[in-house]
Amino acid sequence: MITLKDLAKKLDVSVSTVSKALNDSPEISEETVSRVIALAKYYNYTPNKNALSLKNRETKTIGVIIPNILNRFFAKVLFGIQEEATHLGYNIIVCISNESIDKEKESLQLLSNGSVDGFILAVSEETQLIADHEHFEALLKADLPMVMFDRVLENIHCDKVIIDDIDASFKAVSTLIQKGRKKIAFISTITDLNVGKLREKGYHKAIIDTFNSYDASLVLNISKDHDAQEQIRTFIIKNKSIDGIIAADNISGTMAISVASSLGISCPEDLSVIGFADNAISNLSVPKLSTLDQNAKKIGKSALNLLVNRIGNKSESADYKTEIISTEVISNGSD
Amino acid sequence: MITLKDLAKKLDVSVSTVSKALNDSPEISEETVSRVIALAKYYNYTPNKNALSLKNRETKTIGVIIPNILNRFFAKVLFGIQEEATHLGYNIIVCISNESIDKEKESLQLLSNGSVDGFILAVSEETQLIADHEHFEALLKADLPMVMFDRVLENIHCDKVIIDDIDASFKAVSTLIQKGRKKIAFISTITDLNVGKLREKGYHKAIIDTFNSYDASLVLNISKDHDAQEQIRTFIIKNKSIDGIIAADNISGTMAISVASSLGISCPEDLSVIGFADNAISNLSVPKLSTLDQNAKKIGKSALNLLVNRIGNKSESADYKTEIISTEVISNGSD
DNA sequence: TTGAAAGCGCTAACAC
DNA sequence: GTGTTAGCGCTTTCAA
Repeated sequence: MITLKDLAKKLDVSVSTVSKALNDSPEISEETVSRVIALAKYYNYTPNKNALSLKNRETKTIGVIIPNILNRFFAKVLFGIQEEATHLGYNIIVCISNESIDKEKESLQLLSNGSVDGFILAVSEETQLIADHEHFEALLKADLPMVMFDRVLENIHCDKVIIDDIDASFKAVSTLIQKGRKKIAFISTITDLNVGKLREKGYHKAIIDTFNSYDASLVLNISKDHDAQEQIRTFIIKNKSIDGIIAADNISGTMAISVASSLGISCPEDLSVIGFADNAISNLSVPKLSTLDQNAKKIGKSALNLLVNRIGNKSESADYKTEIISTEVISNGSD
Repeated sequence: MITLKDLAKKLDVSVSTVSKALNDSPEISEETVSRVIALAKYYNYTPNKNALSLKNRETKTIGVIIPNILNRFFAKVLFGIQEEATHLGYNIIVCISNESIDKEKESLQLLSNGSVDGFILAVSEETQLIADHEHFEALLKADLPMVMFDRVLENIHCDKVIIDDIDASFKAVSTLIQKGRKKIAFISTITDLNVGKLREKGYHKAIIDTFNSYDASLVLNISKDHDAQEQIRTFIIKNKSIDGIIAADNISGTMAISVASSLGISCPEDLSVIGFADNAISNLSVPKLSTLDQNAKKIGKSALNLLVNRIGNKSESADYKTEIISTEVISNGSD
């Protein structure tokens, strides 16, 4: 890497002159400026990032902690974050907590040493389960701003971006009810997660509101320890009369369509299905899965914007915001 | 952030004493060491990353450039990279080129300013198409090591990690032939990519080797501009007699099974399908898609190890290696 | 118009 | 055993 010093020596001027010339300070003569710029361009000079960070006490880098990059939703959020970050001149450092609280703590710790100006994260499944928040509080105490998305913690005070999960699944159920569906099931691989619970709540509310009764046996909690397809198949066979399914996660809806089809049940004639999935996955079944688009990319962009604003006015303790991203049913053929 | 200086002041010793104590230099008395360590722990001191990077001329950070994070294969590679990086004490900065050469150049440029010690990347689709390599050569000239994976460039001299795509699809076709399949099609959404071409080559070779003839109309090039399902459906209807399909990418295999099923063609009785997919996607169809596992995580780990080794002995120009990760057919029910 | 010097946080060679 | 000093690359105040 070429440095200011190198340029200065070659031009036989001082380091500060070069620095000023490159930051077009009015102090420097036009002639010198153009000489400096020419040489800098020639050697493809760019200021050393670490020196800048050290000097300016800001890194223009955001730490992002994602529970699971193989989950399309998170991958899409990451995509949104990255796009917006580039747009605003930030880099992102990505850590994957792999749903482990220890890894989450470790990543936070590791990046809190001046590597980043702030964090964007969704808490790990384990963190939600055991409700241990110390590491987040430590972060805020150290004056490092943070934005939580999707999986957020109620008692941590920071900016947040979520979708209204209750409302979303309420809408999904309503859509099916409008189509005359009477026996609507709810299937989920994420009952442990907060979002999973909220989606179930929305389902519950819509069912109760409409039918004044609720059949708990129409809720299938798909265990991770066994084959998901098999569990869905057993469930459908046992509940032959169901005519609608809401899938709380991003894979079981597609599976349900495929399984139903293999059992001679046709969608959407005999069975309507709506899932919290995105179009790449919804396209894999015939018919295509109708979805609740979670606007993952938008969530990422919002989170990044909130964070950058927060970094901009750390001192002003503007009240923390919670942005709610709206969700609509996208009809692709299975509802 | 608490600094050495802060600690020094509080302890009424010099900065260098604190530094030495924390790096357990034998020069410092046991008593001082323990006082320093105690206070450092109390204030949760960690050395400033930027200062260290500046001083040591190494960042312990790797730049990773991924064409598309929504592609499960790349997401999985990233996962492998991250896991191994954590293991070896490195962070990763992730950029997404979004298949654009300009974004790729920009990311490279942006991180070449002392932000990272080296790069791991798969080149963008556009880069492969227009074969512009200058930015990579500039990188190597600047003495920044780089490892390419999956999508690699032949004429760039650096370490590489690939799978033997020709061999993989050859194996897939052979598997189907062994099962008595006579009319095997090849479908692909990635004909523009090198890996797509190699996979087609392997298919071609296996067909020629066995049947001594080749029917180009059995190759379906799925266009991104139109609905993929529709193209597959039209293709299957037009070629009713095909009894096997090799899918070159990670979605069209699953789609093919769903489409076939909707047409009353049952897999694997009437039609065998094998795809370059991973198990999360292969699980979505009934029957589950048999796959060629690309060992994405392993690719990531290998890439990281190669890079870290290269960083370790930059000077020694050990010959560049190309690691070839092997691939096997995993039978899930559709072959 | 230019340059010298200090300082961001850290380490290490060299005094004391 | 502890402290002083210089320097990593950069910006910025102050002096010339």
